[in-house]
Amino acid sequence: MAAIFDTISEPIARRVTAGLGKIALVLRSRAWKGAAPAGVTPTQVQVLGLLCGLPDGIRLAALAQLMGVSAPTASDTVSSLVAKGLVLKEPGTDRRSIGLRITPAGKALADRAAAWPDFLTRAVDVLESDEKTAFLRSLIRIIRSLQESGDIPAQRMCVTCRYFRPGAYPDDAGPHHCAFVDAPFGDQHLRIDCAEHEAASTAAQAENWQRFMTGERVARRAENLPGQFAR
Amino acid sequence: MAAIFDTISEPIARRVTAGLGKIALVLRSRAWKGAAPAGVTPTQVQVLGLLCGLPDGIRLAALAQLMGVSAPTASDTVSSLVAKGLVLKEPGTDRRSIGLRITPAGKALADRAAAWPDFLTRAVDVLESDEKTAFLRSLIRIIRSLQESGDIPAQRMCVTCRYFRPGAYPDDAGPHHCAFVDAPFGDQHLRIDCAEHEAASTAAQAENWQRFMTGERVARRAENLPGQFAR
DNA sequence: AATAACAATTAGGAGTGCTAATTATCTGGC
DNA sequence: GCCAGATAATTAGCACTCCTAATTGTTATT
Repeated sequence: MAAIFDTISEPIARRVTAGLGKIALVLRSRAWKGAAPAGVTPTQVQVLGLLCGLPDGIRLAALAQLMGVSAPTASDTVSSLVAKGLVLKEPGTDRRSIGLRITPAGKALADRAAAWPDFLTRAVDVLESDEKTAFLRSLIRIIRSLQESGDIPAQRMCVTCRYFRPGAYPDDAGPHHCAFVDAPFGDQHLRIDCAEHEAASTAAQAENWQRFMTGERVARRAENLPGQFAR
Repeated sequence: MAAIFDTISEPIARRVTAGLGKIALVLRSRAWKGAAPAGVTPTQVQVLGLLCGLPDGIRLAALAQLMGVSAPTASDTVSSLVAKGLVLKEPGTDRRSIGLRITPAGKALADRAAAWPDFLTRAVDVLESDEKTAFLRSLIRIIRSLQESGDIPAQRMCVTCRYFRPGAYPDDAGPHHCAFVDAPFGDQHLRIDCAEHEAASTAAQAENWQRFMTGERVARRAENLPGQFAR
């Protein structure tokens, strides 16, 4: 059965990569159409989006890493945003470093410009509810793998968070627990970029990941679910 | 169950979009590291990749559409590739149009530079076999939806091909049939960019899609499976 | 034959993205 | 205390990306 295609086809992982590449391409080209009317570029919107989620500010080198570009490129982009009054440069902890913060005008523009990827959100929404959950789960596996291999900077995902308690309940629809908001949740609620994320220790991450992947349930509820005040 | 997260979470489709955006980002930044050693840019590699799959050549406007950029941008990129001897400009059907073709040197470089997204292929490969198949299927649904809404140019996917015969066999592992190579195949072999693709009529696409999505099987094998010589 | 539509390019400008070099600052050893 | 070395950010210089608007030549329409 299907023996011929096993030999003539490219590996499935490579075809998936190609598909992700197609989506990456359209995201890039759509980004221009979404950003240009606001008088900015896709890269600039990206920076504003990152800074929105970082109320404490960030130094330039760290921003460059999050953007996936070199420090000079990040410096240029930030300079033009400062010139447009969308970003503020503050003195950093160090006298040689700077703290970057978004201005109210920048925040307003970021909120307005955040709608452009809606075309992709609508396309994702054609998937069945269960299929979306499975897709999100697979996506998280892929991103975590990229993070482990060092191809992507640390993401603020549930699965690497110190507040994540996988398999804390017998309930199949909501087996996990978030100790920050102290509430149960399911795979369909897993986050990829949570503002409240705090990285767990490497050992805890590995243990949680193992539990998450196998779907193992942990009975010891009370002692295992310290909320946000039980640090 | 999980009631709180239903209200405080962003919709799952939006989180999926964000995840796809993360991958798009790393693909873009890795593209530089993969292309630069070969003396080209990511955009140029992309053009070479597209031309590799188009042995009959292509006109500039069509290339621009596939690239998702404006015609002048495509013209610039092509010019620099011509200057590097990687692409050839030939007279087109029209005296105002041109035919673009890849040179042997361009083909060699494209083959060498095609390995850079391997880091993502490895990450995708951490998924279980079944999970990969499901992920590919979902990806295809998303891409097809983008295609229907006009957000992405026509892709050369099985599900829109005139040789595609979904559900032609009772075999769960290989229910489909490709009438071009005249062989059965399964979801795990679905292609997103097949060189042999020929678009089916809109009506046939809709019918095939319906059959593909519902998993319906079609018994009438002989009359339903004209091979590549039975046009 | 005049006009409109089309394919590609050119002009001009802001921005992206790199490496290498520079300036200012911090850190560690002696 | 002071100097070598590491760091944070910027500058310089270059090639390329990406846009809109205008241009040139060709084809289609009327």
